[in-house]
Amino acid sequence: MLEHRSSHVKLVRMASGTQRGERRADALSKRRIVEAAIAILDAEGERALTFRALAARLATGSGAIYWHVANKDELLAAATDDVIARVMTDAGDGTEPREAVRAIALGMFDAIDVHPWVGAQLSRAPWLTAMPRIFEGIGSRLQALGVPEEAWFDSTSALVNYVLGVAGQNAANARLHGPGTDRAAFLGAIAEQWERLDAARYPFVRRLAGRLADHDDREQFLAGIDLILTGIEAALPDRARQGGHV
Amino acid sequence: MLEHRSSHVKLVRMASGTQRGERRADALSKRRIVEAAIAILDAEGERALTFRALAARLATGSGAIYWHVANKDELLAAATDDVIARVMTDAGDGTEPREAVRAIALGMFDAIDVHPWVGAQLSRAPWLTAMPRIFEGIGSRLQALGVPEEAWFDSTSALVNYVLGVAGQNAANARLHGPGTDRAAFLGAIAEQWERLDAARYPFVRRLAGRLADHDDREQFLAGIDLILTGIEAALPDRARQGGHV
DNA sequence: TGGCCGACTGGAACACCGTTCCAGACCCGA
DNA sequence: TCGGGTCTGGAACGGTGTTCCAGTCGGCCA
Repeated sequence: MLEHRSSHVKLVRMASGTQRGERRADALSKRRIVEAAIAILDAEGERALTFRALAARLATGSGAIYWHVANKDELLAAATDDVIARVMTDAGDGTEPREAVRAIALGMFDAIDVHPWVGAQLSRAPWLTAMPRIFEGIGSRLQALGVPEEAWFDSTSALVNYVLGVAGQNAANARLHGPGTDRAAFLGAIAEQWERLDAARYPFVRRLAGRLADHDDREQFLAGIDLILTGIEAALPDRARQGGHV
Repeated sequence: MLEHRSSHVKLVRMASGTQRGERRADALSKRRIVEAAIAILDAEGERALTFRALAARLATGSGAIYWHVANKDELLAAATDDVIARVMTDAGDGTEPREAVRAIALGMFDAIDVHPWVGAQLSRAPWLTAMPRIFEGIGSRLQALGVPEEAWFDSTSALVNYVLGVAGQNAANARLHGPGTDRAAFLGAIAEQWERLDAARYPFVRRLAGRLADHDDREQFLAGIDLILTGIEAALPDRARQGGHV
């Protein structure tokens, strides 16, 4: 199922054709297209990524791009996978399991902070390629932490869903205040709005408004990860709970 | 900031004009427009909600709709707020705090299950109106659970981010398999895909594929909520940990 | 009662999007 | 040299959100 026309066709043709080198030095390729797409997304935001803008940057036409890429969804998936793959190989190797989970989560947080569009894409269509990477990265560390097999799926899903939730929120925030303006002013505006809410219906939110304005996103993210990790460790069998290793 | 032109104008005009009743029985209003939008979203999915389809269903033109609604974002926010408000008033009253949190979370899960587009909207632009409702609903129960004030923000955020993460994933799943096909076949296909991954690079994911195929989304969601709740309770001060009340 | 004016309507028009189509350029093996 | 597959670039298509505006309706004032 779900076969993208162009890449499928290309595969068949490659198999029956000749293995050739580059046609020209500046030949179009999926790699170059994805790189250009990431550059546009980072510099001008999600809304700026159109096939016309992409074609202009690559000095070609939109038709040429469609020869290498099935559609915009595949392009976004490839760009996202590119970023996630880098996170998973760079972060979380060698250290103690609990630290490794935190390192991977932080790596994703930082990547989404730099590329907010990744957050949006992850909470829109992550099943294509990025999800197995994330599950493997986090789940294998939980395994090393001593989580029993019956709990693997629920524990990993909980962490992944939390990370994806934060990812989506960061992307939404980045969309509301453009790439230029800073986050502090934006959060201040939201906090002000919260303080003006009806005191009878929103007593809790009003008391929280101050925290919202001056909190550190990164630290709060880590606090959530730690909350879930202690929840996971509380259910650990006795022999694994002490050392962290099985 | 963020003032929507039409509603702003309308307010000004109302203030200086006369308080009048309905012009006709079938007069257009924001309420009727939002209702029609929800009907379209539920029946035919997010992609089917266009101003043209909306105008056709309401037997009017798109311009008339823009008199009552600033733009599509405001329309989606209003529709989402409608659903979330119902969840927050219906669920989680009267019971013990921990149960109340679970009830509210489950209420949101079920609402998103019925209206997948709510999940998409929540992980796209929730700050407009829905977020305070969710924060108040969950946060006030944590307060009742005995969570100290310094931990309110982190604990509530953790739960909310988790819920929003699941919301986004459910919406993404619903988008991949149309309103017609069922979820079991869809998950089976993903699981098959996971089992075919490279054994060297994805050993954990491959062992998880079976679980993915036959798990219950709702139960898994609750398991994640419980994980976070035990994490939160583990940090509770001694006197609150026993009874659940302060 | 007649006219006025603002609230409201409905549909045409605009700019732009993702995608498709296609005529040609290019380069390889025969 | 030639033929055909690989690859290109730009025009064209259908559809979107949004704007624009001529016109309708109904309560108010002279």
